[in-house]
Order: sequence, then structure tokens, then C-alpha cells
Amino acid sequence: MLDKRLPDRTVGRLSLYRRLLSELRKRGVSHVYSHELAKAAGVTAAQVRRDVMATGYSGSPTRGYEVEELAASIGKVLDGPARQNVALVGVGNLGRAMLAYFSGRRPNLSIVAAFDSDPGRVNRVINGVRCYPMGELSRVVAEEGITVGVIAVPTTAAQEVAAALIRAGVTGLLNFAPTPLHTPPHVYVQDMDVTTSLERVAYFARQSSEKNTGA
Amino acid sequence: MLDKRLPDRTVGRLSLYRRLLSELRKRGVSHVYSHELAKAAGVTAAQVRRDVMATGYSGSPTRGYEVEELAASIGKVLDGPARQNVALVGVGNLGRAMLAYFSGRRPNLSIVAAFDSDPGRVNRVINGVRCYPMGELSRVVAEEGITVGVIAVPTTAAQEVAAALIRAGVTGLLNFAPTPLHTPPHVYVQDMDVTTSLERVAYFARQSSEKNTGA
DNA sequence: ATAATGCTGTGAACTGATTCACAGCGTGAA
DNA sequence: TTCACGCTGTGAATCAGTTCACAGCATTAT
Repeated sequence: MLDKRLPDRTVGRLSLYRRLLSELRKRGVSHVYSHELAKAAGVTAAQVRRDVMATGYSGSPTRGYEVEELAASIGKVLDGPARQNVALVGVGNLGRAMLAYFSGRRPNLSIVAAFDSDPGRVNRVINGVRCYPMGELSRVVAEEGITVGVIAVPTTAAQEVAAALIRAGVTGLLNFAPTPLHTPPHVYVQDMDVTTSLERVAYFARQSSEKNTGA
Repeated sequence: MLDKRLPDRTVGRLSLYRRLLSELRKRGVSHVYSHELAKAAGVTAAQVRRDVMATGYSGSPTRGYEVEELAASIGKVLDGPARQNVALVGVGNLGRAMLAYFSGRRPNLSIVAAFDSDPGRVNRVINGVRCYPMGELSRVVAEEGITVGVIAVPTTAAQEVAAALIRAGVTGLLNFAPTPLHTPPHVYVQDMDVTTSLERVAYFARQSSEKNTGA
């Protein structure tokens, strides 16, 4: 099979290419060159060709890539054979933003349950997603075959929530809490640390301004 | 000076170390070894030492790093001489989560203005931040000396908003819209693409499960 | 006073990702 | 039919980031 683990940067870019391709398809475009896709994605053409190579798809030297087929090829790599279910933990502003954003978006990947420790937030349906109390987590995750968890709880609760999700069978986490999680090696964790990101942007924004100001 | 541009991964980790150090300080810890900090941050000890080296600080072979001093040294690199002001564009769920999270958090970096195109959301104060209509953006950004912009608007509006912010003088952007921004080279852009991230987590979560299931 | 310990700082090696550069090909023009 | 073009696919070179491995040192124990 060609599904030997891809580098994670590549996986991220493939996800982006697929969205760009879907946009092109909507606009009726049937073929696209690597340099066009590259421009849209903000990367180099060589990068696009390498990434496409990783999916096993080949374009034509004269036409470029067929939009429809390339998208399908990326899908074969990114999407599993079955739908993957996602659990969201923490239904504050951030959690609700996630629910609003992903409600019925992708068929292959959907948030099927939400959890919160606040009794006032549970036992209702938000954007089509049922919100359970924390005590139900392990049962629901198992019953729904959930493999991915999104952590949108306060920092202090993050580690505990991660542990509970992993115990229940989750093997991938998207962590919005600004703290590193201690997890076993078979679990993939992606940190979305807004604090760090904002500080980084501030740092480089300052570098840019200084360059303009200074010598 | 030692402030030649640092690699951006390094900047991100320094931000994290600083938060960990502040935690240690609160717990009354005065010294810390690279391997301890490494464990807390989820990186190697050699990595920590390299990163610390980049700040110009030196620890003692026997005591390790002085918590207080290392934090100060990181601050000298990450924080500019003056406070940096941030503008938030888009006051939906995500935008409000940002406001709630950053309200009066760091003294050196604070959201001082928010903008939205929805008349129902503007001309009020959320978490201490005044929310203006989009028409005011260029004026307010200039008047407040804002250098960093956070884009939390729908995908379709993102490019336009980015352009407006840059025109007004912003040199760093934190982009939550799942689309690449086309920006001039002096502007630093950090993408926080939740769609991509979630697909990536799903991909690797699946790989992990398959390993357990398969041969 | 001397030796043993276990740390830091750092040159060098390594690793993974990106880019270069070009052979090979399918198409359209002559 | 033949040629010229400009693309793709990919081996090789490059580059950035990380890790290794060890010299040097401040401290503690003897």
C-alpha cells in the first residue's frame, strides 16, 4: 500500500490543497498546474509536486492535474475507509465556535458529542450536537466509536480531560489549552496554543517594524 | 545586540518556557535544570539548552537555571521595549473566546480594539474591549498604534480584512480563517487553521488505531 | 586540599524537509 | 511527420532544525 505514514506537514498541506481544489471545482475549473495550486496555497510548485507524489497521483505534462481526480486521490489518503467521530470537551465560547464551524461540514469527520462539567451547559443540543455531562464521557466515547478528541477546557482541567479521553479509547487530540499534555506515545497530539501563537506573531511583527524604523 | 531574528519554533518554545517558569515561581521553586524544564515542555533537554542559549542567559553547572532570571531573560527577547497593541476582527464565538481569554492577561501584549461588520455587535464593550464598526478600522489602528491583527471572520472576508489591516499599518497577523492569505513579505502571518489541524489529527489518530488493529 | 559528581554550553553530526535542476513526455503548431 | 514547448516526476543538493557527545566547571564530600 502507499499509505506509509506521511510527514505531518505534508498531511496538513494536502488538507489545504483539497479545499482549494474543491473551490476550483465549484468554479468549473477542470485542470490545474502545480504552480497555480502553489500560488493559491502559498507554497512553491516543487513542494506541491512532492506532496502530490505522496498521494500516488500523477498529472499530465501538458494539462497539469485533473482537479476532480487529484481531490479524490488526496481523499483516499486523508480519509479513512469509515467516518471518524470526534468528541468535543468544553462548551465555552471556543467550544461553541468549534460546533458552529464543524456542524455537518465534512461527512468523513464529524463532531458527534460534546461534554462539559458545568451542569447548566449539558443535556441540550447545540448545532445538532448533544452535550453530555463529563460523567458520561467514557461511555459515549466507547459507544460512538470516537477516535478524536478536541480539548477546549481551561488549562487546569486539560491534562485530566486528556487522560480521560485516552482511557476511553481516543488516539488523536486537538489541544486548545496552552499547556503541553503528557500522553502515551501512541496518541497523536496537535497543540493549538493561541497564547504562544500570539506572542510569536507579536515578536515577528516587532521585528518587521524595527526593520522599517531602524538603520 | 543578541536580537538577531530567532527561528520561529524557538520563539514559540520560549513563550512556553516562560509560562512554565512563571508556574514554577508561583510554587516557590527558585532553580530548575534543563531536563526538568524539558520534561514539563515535552521536549529534549538539549533543545531547552539551545533555546536558552538563544536568549543569552547562562545557568550554573550545579544549580541549573535561576527561574526568575531565566524568565526575565526570555522576556527581554520576546517582549519589545513598549507594549504591543492587538486588534481583533470578527466578534463571533471565536472572537469572543479570544477576548475572554486575553482580557487583561499580559501587560506587554493586549487586545485594545475589536471590529465587526455586524451592526448589532458593534459600539459596545466586551471584556473591557471596545467593539467598533469596520469603517473605523483604519483610524483606530493608526491612533492606537496597533501592530498585530487577529482575523476571526468568515473565510470569504479574510483576505479583504487582512489587506485592510496591513494598509492600516499592522505587520503581524494571526489568521483563524482556513484560507491562506496573500500578504507582502514584511508581514508575518501565523495560520491557526482548525480545519487542517483537525484533519491532520484524524489522519494520525487513524494510523495509531490501525497499528493496534492490524498485523 | 583533592577528588568525584552531574550539570551547562557548544562544535559537530545527523535528520528530515525543501528546493534545485533536468530528463522525459504529451500536445499543438508547422 | 517532425519540432518546439512547457509541463510533470524525481534524484541530488541544500538547508534548517535537532540531537549527540563531551570539555569545562561549580559545588559537595572526603
